[in-house]
Amino acid sequence: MNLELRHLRYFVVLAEELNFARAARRLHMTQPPLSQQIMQLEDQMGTPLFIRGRRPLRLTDAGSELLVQSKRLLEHADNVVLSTKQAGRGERGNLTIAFITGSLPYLFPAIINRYTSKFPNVNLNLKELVSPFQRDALHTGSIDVGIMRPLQDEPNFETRILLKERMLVALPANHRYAQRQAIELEELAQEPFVSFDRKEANYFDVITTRIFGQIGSSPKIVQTASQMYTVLATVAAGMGLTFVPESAKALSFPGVIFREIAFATPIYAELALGWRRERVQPVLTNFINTALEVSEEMLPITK
Amino acid sequence: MNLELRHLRYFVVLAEELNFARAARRLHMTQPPLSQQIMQLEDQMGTPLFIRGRRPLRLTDAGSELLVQSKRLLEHADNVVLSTKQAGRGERGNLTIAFITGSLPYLFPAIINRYTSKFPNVNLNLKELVSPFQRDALHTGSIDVGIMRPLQDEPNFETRILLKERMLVALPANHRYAQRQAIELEELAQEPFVSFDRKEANYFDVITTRIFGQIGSSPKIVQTASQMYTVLATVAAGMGLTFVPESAKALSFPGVIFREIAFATPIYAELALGWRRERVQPVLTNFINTALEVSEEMLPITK
DNA sequence: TTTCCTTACGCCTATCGTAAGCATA
DNA sequence: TATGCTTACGATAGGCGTAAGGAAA
Repeated sequence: MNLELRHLRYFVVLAEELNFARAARRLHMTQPPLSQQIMQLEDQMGTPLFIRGRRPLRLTDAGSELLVQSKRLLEHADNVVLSTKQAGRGERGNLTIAFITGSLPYLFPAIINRYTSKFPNVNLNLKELVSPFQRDALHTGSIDVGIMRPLQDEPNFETRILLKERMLVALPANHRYAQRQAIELEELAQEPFVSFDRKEANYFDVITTRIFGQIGSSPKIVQTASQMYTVLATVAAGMGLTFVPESAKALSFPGVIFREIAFATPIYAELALGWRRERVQPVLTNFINTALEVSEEMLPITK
Repeated sequence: MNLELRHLRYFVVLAEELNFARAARRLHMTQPPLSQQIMQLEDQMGTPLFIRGRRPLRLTDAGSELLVQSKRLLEHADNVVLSTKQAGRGERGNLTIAFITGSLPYLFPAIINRYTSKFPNVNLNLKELVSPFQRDALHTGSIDVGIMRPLQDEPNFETRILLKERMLVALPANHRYAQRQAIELEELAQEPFVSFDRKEANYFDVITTRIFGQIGSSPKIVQTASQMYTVLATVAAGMGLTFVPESAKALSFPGVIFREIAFATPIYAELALGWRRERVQPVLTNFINTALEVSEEMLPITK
């Protein structure tokens, strides 16, 4: 025979009523089984909990101690149930989220703000990571979800596009095209270009190639770098031009200006949400839905 | 169907093993009933706790949450049992103890030291009270036990003598008998006496009367007071003599000296332990036994 | 095929209800 | 006598074991 919560539930009611009949009534049962359960409990505790014989019924010292403790324990048990239910609904738990620098100006804070206000009891762990590293981190499980540049389809991953941004060209403020509203692609083909490192920022390297592909040309790459700030600094130094997504304007690097490109077919930089299909659990589901919700609201603005 | 500790005990083992068969073996049962109990638990929580199908078994987010919480709750439950058992053995709880000033020099600290070292988890509440007030406090239940002058037998009280002290006579340092080792009772009968208030320190008033009763005389009371210090101060001021128990020497009031009395039959002042018979519970029993133990050890010294 | 969990079904323990006994006020 | 708890005993629900079914590796 083992201690069960039932014993304590019965005991607390009896300790409050100090009358087996009334307590049994409150518990929707009859006196004798209540007596038995209390005797079992006393057996467990190795000491009487009530002083019988003399009426009215009274708690022993051990009984008083157990009354206080039982109330606490039952409350604790209620909280355990509550927490688990919340975890089941994705309202409580932990979530490790990675993001790329490019999501920082608008998308990332918008999603995080919305999510934390809807799910304040989820602990967030935020990590800034470039997209290829996010893919690895998803594999090893060190992050649950990432805001990244789109992945070429991996079988275990699920991705959804959150945001499309027009590509702009970034050029030094003193460049000879600086006064133009928009610049023709053919003209840009003559200019030296700074591009992104193929390993750590593969995406923009590919985009740059795709943009020039429209006119059957390719960029004259004079330099590569992996971080947006480094690339812009190189542009400011007059070493070349580069293509950047519209949100890069928010970085407002001194000596760098942004101009539209005259496209045949507009090309967009995309921000995506990625996660492992296997790891989908309520907390993650809620985060994904929140991110998609925010994305829905932001798309019209950035188009 | 209600949540019981059994569910959590099973769940924790399963969450550790991540295998129903092994977990069931550890729980000395077979798989199917374990499956059932876990399903009941999942029903209670309103969410799956394990991801089945895919092997090996894995915890859901809610399951991970519940694992942490269950371990805590089960530990809490163990502590509740432990505390209650301790209370049942009188090793934990509360005790309100009253004492008179006269017990302060030796008896009271000896008992308290012994008791607190044997029962460190009992909270003590100490109150200095004159004996008649202790009697009232025992009646109302505002104290559990008192170290007092003996009570005339009250039906609800139990008392045990802890200490017997010889009575001495206190006299001003410049008194004409100051050089004597002992003083005859007949000589004292001529002297003015300071005695104790009948209501608040009834005991010494009675003793004083009893001492002079031995020679068929009675004291010339010139003044009364209720506290030992006040009486000694009055003696120091030369207003009269008084009878005090031997332990009063420890108070060493300036200008007051103590001398033996030549008795026909020695008369002792007694210190007793008093408590209500009805209220005897393990904590009190342990205290009484400790007090009697200390008393046994002290009696030879003070005799 | 092997491993592992669930479903199905019967046993049996242990909780609960009814009725009688016994102690206190 | 009335009230209140325990003891005695029969009913029954629910936990557990055995055996079979079905899904994953």
